[in-house]
Amino acid sequence: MHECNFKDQISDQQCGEMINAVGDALYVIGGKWKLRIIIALSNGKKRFNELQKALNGISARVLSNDLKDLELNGFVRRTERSESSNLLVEYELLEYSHSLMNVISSLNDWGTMHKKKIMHKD
Amino acid sequence: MHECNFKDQISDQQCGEMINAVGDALYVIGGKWKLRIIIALSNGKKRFNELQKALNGISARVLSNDLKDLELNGFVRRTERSESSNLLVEYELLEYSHSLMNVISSLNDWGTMHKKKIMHKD
DNA sequence: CGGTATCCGTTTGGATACTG
DNA sequence: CAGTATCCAAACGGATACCG
Repeated sequence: MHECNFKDQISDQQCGEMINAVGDALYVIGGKWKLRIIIALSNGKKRFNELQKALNGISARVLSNDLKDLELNGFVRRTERSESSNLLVEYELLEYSHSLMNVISSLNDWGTMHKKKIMHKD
Repeated sequence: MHECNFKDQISDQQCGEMINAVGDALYVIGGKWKLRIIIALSNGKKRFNELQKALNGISARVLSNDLKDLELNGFVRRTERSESSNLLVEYELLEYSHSLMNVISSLNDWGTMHKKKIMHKD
């Protein structure tokens, strides 16, 4: 295990800009559940309880709050439909969620790799 | 603004695996400062106070805690040197931090893009 | 079903002071 | 300089109950 820089030629300024940009990103999509909610919606619209089940462990309160937040930021749309006299609500991704593709897949890759590494270590 | 799926052919199972993998990743490198500390070290070793200055706003307590955590997880090494009769401590990235390249650069790209979008909206 | 309201414990993180 | 100790406020998040 040896020391390592990402690149040898990053200036302090570029470095500061990266710190800020990553901070901006985390401010919007950080937190425990936001990205996972988006993933859970990535294979099609879901209803509230379906989402809660898919996410395995999130409380209704947190899911509700995060969905509102994701709606405000243009990631998700909430729709009410009435089907044979009862109301049903669906959530679906909007186009802007697509911009998170790379973020999500790099986190997916890294998480998978890291877990494998951890499990083989013990 | 229209509805959107990442891909039409993701199975519920694949979706669940992604949710878990991203959860694993966030468990280790989530939080407000961890990734930013790594970025701040990406252009070379830094001392404690240099790091704190580069991160603009982090408290000594949080920086200290996070650095310990990053050390435990093999991202960072702490070294003590003695130079002309006084002790100096340096932090530097280890090779494993390099595995976060894609995560960091995708967050950097997204954060930059998003900020631009937000600023032009108002 | 799709939430909201309330309560409360835990975690996070900033401020300040202090130490070797 | 490189932290640690203490205190405190705010955010996070789970449990439960409840509502239309």
